Amino acid sequence: MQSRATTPRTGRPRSAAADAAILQATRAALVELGWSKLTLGDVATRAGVAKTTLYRRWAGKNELVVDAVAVLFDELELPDRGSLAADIEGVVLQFAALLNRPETATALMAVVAESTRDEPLRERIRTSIVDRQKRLVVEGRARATARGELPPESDPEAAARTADLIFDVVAGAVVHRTLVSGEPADEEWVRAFTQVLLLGLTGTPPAP
Amino acid sequence: MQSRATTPRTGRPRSAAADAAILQATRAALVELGWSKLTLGDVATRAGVAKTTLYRRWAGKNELVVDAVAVLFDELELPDRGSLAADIEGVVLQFAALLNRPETATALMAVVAESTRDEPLRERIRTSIVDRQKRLVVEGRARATARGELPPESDPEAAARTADLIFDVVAGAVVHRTLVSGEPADEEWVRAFTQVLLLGLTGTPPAP
DNA sequence: ACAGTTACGCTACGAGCCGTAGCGAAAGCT
DNA sequence: AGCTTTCGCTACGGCTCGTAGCGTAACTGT
Repeated sequence: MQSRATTPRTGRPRSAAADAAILQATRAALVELGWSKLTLGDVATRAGVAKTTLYRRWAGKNELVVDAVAVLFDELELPDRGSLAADIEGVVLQFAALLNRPETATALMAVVAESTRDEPLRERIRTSIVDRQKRLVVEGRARATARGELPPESDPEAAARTADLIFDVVAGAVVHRTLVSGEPADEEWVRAFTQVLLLGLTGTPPAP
Repeated sequence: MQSRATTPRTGRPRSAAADAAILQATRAALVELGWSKLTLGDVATRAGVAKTTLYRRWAGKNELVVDAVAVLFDELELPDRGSLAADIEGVVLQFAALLNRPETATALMAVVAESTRDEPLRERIRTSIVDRQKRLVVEGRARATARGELPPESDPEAAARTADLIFDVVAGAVVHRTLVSGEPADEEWVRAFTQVLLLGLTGTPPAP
């Protein structure tokens, strides 16, 4: 974050505990109030911190919430379930569970909405959240290739494009299902979705 | 909207011109200011209408913006391009173009974010925007079935589930591509996406 | 130990927007 | 005519924002 090489080596250092308290308070406020009713003054009070301290570290609500929510996405893992289909189903279910947490969905959609008018914010979202999760796609493909479920990829550029496409399809479909359509991404839906995705990628239906 | 059977038949009727002016002013304000900086007082001024008039018709920012944006989605059409693949590509490109308009993307994401905490608002979004566009999926499948590109659907319940799945995948992927990944859903991407989707649905790659 | 530098807590403030109340005038209907 | 509802306008309390100013706390180098 503040990885400037010009880190001041003198003066009172910033309290790391305050950072953690603020981010945790932000998540708690998101759970109770949601995005629109969340105020920075309230967050400061919850964190036991002065409002001015908050403004010294974050430019505004958007940046703060991005940082507060980003860590939640790092909890996603790619469990080895033995087959590509099972791996996809596992990670999709994890993602659906994450979106069902009350603090993530409202926050994620809100900051994305703001980012359409704020290029630095969009970049922050990408580096803090989106790009970090593409590791799941890359790792899943590598694992499936090692299993022989996918042909080895020769062109690295085409592989990157395909990875981006998969990521948009998976994340987009789950988000749209849970937030826009408003219906749960339960096991039945995940199974049907994985079926379509895998057949679309390989041309052969997944083995049960 | 106000389809109550108890429509008052007496008194001064509400100005339909004011309704149109307000919705148009809302879209203009969304273009210039985006969601977060849009104020109802400003919309009223643009529309040449008193602020109180605005509050008499809409409960707040959320409801107003949903109505203002909903009509834009009705412009989507399913052009008959001769093959299922071409039809899908056409409608996906239309949807991508719609999301690139500055008033739609920010508004849609913002109201969806709010709807996670507001059940009536979610219902309003569904009936005014989402469900209306499922016609495109249903119509496209019917046309493809008539062409013999898809097998006739026997179980209507399964057909509905599949239609919902397709809708979530298509809309979600395009939204995620353009807004979250921040890259354009251009013809190259749409072609690759359609390829995967169609192969996933039919098991056979689309003919060029 | 001491001066220098930075972060912190606290208070206070102007500014802007929200949502509502109250009023008189306008526009329909019977 | 009289009745009913909407409209434009003004004004208001309440809330949040983001910043300024001050004195204090924490840490560093000499």
